[in-house]
Amino acid sequence: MNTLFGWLFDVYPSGDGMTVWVIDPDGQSHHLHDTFTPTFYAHGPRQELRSVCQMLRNRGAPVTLRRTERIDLFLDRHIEVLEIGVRIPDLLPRLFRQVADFRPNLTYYDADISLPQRYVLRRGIFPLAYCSIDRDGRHIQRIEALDSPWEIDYPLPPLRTMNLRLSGEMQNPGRGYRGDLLVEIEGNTFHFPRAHSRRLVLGIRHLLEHYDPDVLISTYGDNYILPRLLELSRHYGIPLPLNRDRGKSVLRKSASSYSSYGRVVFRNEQHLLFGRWHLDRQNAFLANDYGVDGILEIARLSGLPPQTVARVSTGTGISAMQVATALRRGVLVPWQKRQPETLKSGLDLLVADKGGLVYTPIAGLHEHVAELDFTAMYPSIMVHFNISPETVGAKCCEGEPIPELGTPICRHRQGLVPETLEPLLEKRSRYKALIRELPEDDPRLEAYRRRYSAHKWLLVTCFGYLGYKNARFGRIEAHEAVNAYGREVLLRTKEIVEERGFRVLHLYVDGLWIHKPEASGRPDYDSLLNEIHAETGLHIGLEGVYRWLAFLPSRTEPRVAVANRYFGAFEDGSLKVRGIEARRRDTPRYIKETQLGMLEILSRGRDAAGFCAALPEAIAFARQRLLSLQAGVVQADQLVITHRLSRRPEEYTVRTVAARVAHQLAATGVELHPGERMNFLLVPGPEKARAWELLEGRVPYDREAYSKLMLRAVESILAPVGADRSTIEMWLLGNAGYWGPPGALPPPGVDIGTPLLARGRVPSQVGIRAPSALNRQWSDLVLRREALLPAA
DNA sequence: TTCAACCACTT
DNA sequence: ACCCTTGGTTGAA
Repeated sequence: MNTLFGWLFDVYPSGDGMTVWVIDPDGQSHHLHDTFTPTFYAHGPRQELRSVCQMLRNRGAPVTLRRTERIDLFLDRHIEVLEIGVRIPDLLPRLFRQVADFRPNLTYYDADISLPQRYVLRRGIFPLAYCSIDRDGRHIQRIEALDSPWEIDYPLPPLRTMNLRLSGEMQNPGRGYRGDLLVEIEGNTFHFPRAHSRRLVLGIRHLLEHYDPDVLISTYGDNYILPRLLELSRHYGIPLPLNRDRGKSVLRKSASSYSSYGRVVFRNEQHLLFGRWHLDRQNAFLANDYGVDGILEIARLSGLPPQTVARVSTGTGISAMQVATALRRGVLVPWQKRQPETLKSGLDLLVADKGGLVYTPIAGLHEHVAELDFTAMYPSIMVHFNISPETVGAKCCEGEPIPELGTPICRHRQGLVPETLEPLLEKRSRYKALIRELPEDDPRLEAYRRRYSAHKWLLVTCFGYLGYKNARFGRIEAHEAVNAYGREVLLRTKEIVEERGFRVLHLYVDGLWIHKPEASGRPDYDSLLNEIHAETGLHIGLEGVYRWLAFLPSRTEPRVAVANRYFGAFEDGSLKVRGIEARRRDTPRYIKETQLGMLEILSRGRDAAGFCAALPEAIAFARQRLLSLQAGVVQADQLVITHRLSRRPEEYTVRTVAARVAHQLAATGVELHPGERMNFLLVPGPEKARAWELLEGRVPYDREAYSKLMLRAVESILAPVGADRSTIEMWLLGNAGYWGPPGALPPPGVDIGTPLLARGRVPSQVGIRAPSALNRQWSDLVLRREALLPAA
């Protein structure tokens, strides 16, 4: 027997336990095995439990049965359960299915927790933990983590990475594009022409054997490169060691579409490896945002394997962290039934729809404005007020009444959700402090930023999860409690800033925009923030002070501003832009750049007067861009529009542009799935739009349609000075007379619009269009459910 | 011309 | 494997 030190790399079931891969500090991989018997539990009448035992014994199932007691989270006490241990872990899902079908009325626990996660939790280890392992040959006698998931600056194993991609432009091979295969490893690039497919398989085999990479990072590996390699390998009868574990074949999972964050997401088919990871950049959830650093951080925190983390939403990560808390406490984890979300009745909607606090902002251009944001407001509320499915309405103690609702919250024991979130919030704030302190050239900075971003997404989803019917630890009352506290905290904060002589221009769920005239000097924001923290118990930060800031009017009701369309320039000249065309994914690049270009010019203005002074230059810039657009000389790739399909092409009832393009592609044999993105160009004539993949040669674009889009984008920027559509058309298209010759700037000092600033408060009796679902009353305080985005 | 249904998007 | 609203377009009345 000897002791091995190394990082936990991969875990999956095999035989009477788990295969465990460890990478040592020299980069050497070790293939080990650990005996492991996962368990699940059934609760109910003894008679029925006895018949389950009998059924399992009769079938000769490899199980260990015993009666025991476990804690039920919601009852807060031990209950009697039947423990079913499965000696061949891989059989657990199938055995559970048999038992649940046999006695569907029993209550089941711990039945659907992924096996790798159960194993690491049982052993007190986690993916990428640095471990000490006593082993006897391949067999693990003892494994122990020398590292903690809460470590900030942890060493990671020296991983050998092989990159796989196709030559040529980045095009989806699922749409018919085919290229040569390019493989990069340790600084060498190998080019495999697609015509020589046998040589390709032999070449890849050689590279896998020679370099023995730990990770394959691909672009379109899940839906094209790996399946194609496997197909060629079968065709030529040349085995391809994609797996490090030669006893396993590559695991294929089918493509699917699902709803997440209010929209449909398409997840392509997956190809997962054993003893090696395959990560596909094109088939990853938010990986562009937090990258491999973020994936490894979530794997360490949640116990889920990195190959899984890369492909699932962060909601799965936070859910796994809650499961981990439960297992550590010895609390039963309820089996998560997959009930379809039922349609809510009108009344239910009215009750559930009282969400975050949103103020209708004061429209127009403002100066001397500061923005204050609560950091990670909703998760902080859950921790600070102990909100969890089992603490809301608990009868174990007198409890603390929730504002507005009155329901008591248990104060004598920490809830499961707060217990899960507290260390995460703490870790995130430590990274935040480090990111601020470290010099820009510090090599650790990039990884810290990405881990910080991964935490952000974990925290964002935890609130939605509380109100999600299918969540294991979800409960609508807890969700509403968070909202109630959120509104309370924001209103209290509003009072505090108003007592200090500020005027609140806008409130939005977790942020406030406050104004104080210049005459009183620069306000002491630090002491204000401290006072708010002391009063509310939550941390609030200064997002920045604006040179100028514009809240935009509604397009349908121009007298009223809308809550989430605004832009402004901070004191350092940086811009904050929300809700306008430049932020939308379906805005063509040319129009996005026009809008941002105008804002960049305007951001040089030091205050509202500076904004107005910069307007002629911004207008001239937009005018020149519009003239190029109308002359037809803009490159088509600058005008590509992207849309995400929400349904299958044949399911569209309205012939929208996107539906037309989807039909075009479908007609050429391209299979499109809900959630997939499509690129197209607007073209003149009855065709209206053509798919990007079907454009050949120089195709003219629809100048009129694009001009309309451009004018609308310019209108958003100029609306704060009261410019209407006809004025803007005159400025941008008028060819003579207004300011002189075409393209001429207005002379300095010319009044080109009245800033709405002077008009003051918008009358609060002006109606905004009522929400379509319900005819709700509205006042200057509009109550609405909103997801929280902790400050980045 | 009006308006409801539909669709995609944002935070 | 997350909640919902707003704004714009389409096509029938």
